[in-house]
Amino acid sequence: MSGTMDGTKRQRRGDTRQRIQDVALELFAEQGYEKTSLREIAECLDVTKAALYYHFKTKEEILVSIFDDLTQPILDLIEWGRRQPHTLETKQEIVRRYSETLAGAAPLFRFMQENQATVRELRVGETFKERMQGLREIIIDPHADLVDQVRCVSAIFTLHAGMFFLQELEADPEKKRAAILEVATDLVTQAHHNA
Amino acid sequence: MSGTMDGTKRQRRGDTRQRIQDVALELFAEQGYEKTSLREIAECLDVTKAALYYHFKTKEEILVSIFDDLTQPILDLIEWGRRQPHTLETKQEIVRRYSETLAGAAPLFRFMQENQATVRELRVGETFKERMQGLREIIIDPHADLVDQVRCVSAIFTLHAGMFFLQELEADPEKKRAAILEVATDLVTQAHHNA
Amino acid sequence: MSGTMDGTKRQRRGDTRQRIQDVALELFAEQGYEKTSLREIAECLDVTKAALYYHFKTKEEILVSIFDDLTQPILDLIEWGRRQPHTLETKQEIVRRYSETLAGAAPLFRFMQENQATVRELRVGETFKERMQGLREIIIDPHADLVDQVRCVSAIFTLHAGMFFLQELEADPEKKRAAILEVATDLVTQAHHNA
Amino acid sequence: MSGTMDGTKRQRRGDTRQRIQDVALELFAEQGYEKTSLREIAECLDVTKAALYYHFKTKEEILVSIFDDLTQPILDLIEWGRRQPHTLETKQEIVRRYSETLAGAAPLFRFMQENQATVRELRVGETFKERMQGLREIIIDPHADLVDQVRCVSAIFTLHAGMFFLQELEADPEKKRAAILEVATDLVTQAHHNA
DNA sequence: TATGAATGAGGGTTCATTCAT
DNA sequence: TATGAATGAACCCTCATTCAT
Repeated sequence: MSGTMDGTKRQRRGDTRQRIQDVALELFAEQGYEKTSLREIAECLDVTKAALYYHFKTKEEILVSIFDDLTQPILDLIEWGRRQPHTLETKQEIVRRYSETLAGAAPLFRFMQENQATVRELRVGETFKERMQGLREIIIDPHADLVDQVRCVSAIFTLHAGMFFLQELEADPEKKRAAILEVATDLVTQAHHNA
Repeated sequence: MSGTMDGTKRQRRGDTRQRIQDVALELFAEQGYEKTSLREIAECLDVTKAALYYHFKTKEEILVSIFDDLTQPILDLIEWGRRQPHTLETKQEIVRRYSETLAGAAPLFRFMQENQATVRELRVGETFKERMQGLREIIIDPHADLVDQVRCVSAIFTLHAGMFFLQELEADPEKKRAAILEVATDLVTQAHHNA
Repeated sequence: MSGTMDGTKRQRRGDTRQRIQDVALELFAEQGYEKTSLREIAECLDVTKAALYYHFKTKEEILVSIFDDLTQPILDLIEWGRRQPHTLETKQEIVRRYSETLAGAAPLFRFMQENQATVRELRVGETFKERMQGLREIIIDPHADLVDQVRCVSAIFTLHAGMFFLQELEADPEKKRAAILEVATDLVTQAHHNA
Repeated sequence: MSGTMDGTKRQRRGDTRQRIQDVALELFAEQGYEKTSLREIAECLDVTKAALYYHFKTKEEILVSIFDDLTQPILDLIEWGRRQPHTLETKQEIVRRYSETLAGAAPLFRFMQENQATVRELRVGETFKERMQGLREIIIDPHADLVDQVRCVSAIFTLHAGMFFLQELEADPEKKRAAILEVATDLVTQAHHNA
């Protein structure tokens, strides 16, 4: 994932590039993209700002690299989805897998969710939109009733929202994830049955 | 330097405060809070930055004033909801009214949605969270099954997301609004029936 | 909104000018000239900034007017001193009177002492310097030994500093004033006897 | 006016921090703290304002750093004084050494003297007050007569005032310094003998 | 006698970015 | 691989002052 040139010994003490990504994502998610300065990131890592520029061309590129690394699973999921028959089981599986992807990169998705205005003017914004469009295509039947199309989109956003908005609901996190997944699955199931 | 001599825009008299709010909301919604500078707002209004400070103490206060003005209906709705019996009809009516409120102040809610990271550190963030908590209280039955609680939150979030995220779905806006409302209503209805 | 309509507090009528001076001096002495804004003064008085400009042409003029009002006694003292014989008794009386003058306008002198850098570029700075020069002339014998000249200046400065710097010495204020006066008197006395 | 082409000032390499302090102190002393803007300091050095922020976190920190550097001798003097017996000779030596310290950092002390109102709200204000308190403790006998205590304080302030207030007295600077020192020494001597 | 509304200049501060070393 | 030093643009905000009403 990190050292792309030779796969042998590239992750010894001081894989700075990776550490930058980690800290940056943490801060981006916590405080937002704009409010997180390169100075802050550098200080967290105990390096100078200039060091960041050795590893990344711009602030935006740090974000892009994180995004690209962490959203690969979505790309895979979409590609997989496209090759499947449009059955109910497929859609349910997509929902399940997407739920897992979200859980696996929660900070990034939280970040994307909470910084939409910012991200919209960034390259990742456009890319993310495309990904979501791809997701919609494999889950929505374009000939279905409008209401059912909305159900599918709602399913996706329920998963999203579930990650962050539902933290106020106090309950066992695992049970919550299961409940969210159930509601989302329910929505695509209803949408499918009406067809 | 600007148009001080031509008498074309002479109906602005004492409405500057309102005009600041209007322009600010528009820009905040379009570009985000951080990316919108007071210089920009001032330029749009053809006044100086200092003029803004005659009407508002800080940049944040501009946002607060907009927020307070436009979210009053939510407060009213919550108060109304608290006094109603917890019937299905009540919940459906709440969803319907909330949908209307959202439509009536779409730019603000879009802004809140898209600038969560920023807004979280602002006073409006806290206030908004409280409002949402109030909404949840009148729509969620705390003794209900967890899945049904998630359904209700999903309903609210569907309304929110629907306002902005569904712009990709091409269809008549009115029909879309109706479809969204139907899905949200459906969700609270299912939640209620399981009880 | 501010309680201007109820006629209960009618003794402030036409005394606004005086009230501005009072508040201004208090704030100038407390926070310094630069740190005290006209906005602050206006707010303390519950009037608008523009009102200040009805009574005074500039911020500086507020200070000038205060200064002129309160330092008249020094002018009188100097004029009196010029007409007296240069005896020891005269000098001692000058010290005594000056001490009284200082006590009678303590906030202003504290202000002048603590804002020398600022005041130097203001009109009052020049005026004050002239006054001090006048004082020196009636208390210092230009033909005296340099050390004795220094003694006289030291006497004056002891009176000044005593007003404010000696607040750390804990003692009865009246006794402190008496002690300060005694030291100052002593200094001019020594200076005189050496002649 | 800016002289960027002539190669005269090519020895500045890594000494920027020091140069900032030098110029800042000069301007602070000349015009006062508030009236001296960072823009002005930067222009004098032919760098940008932002460059100042590379070396110092805030405007106040520039002052603090200057203060800390230049008042170290006072700290040393106090420490020395504490370890000496409270004899007349010690006190006289303290006065002598303090006089030297003042002469060695005249611009700073002039600044402190003339910007008391400003400095009072700054960190250096508090620190300076503590230093002066320390000085008082080693020169004043707390059981002495109040008048004699005042004499000692007066001695200190005579030294201070001498640096700046006595510039009007026209005489050879060296002689003036000697005269001032004599008056101050005299004061502590008198105070001591009365005990 | 005041006020409401506005201005122009300037304040300190922060930022992403650059580049020689 | 990094750092030290610096920049230019922009930021939010405050100020004394003005003037029509």
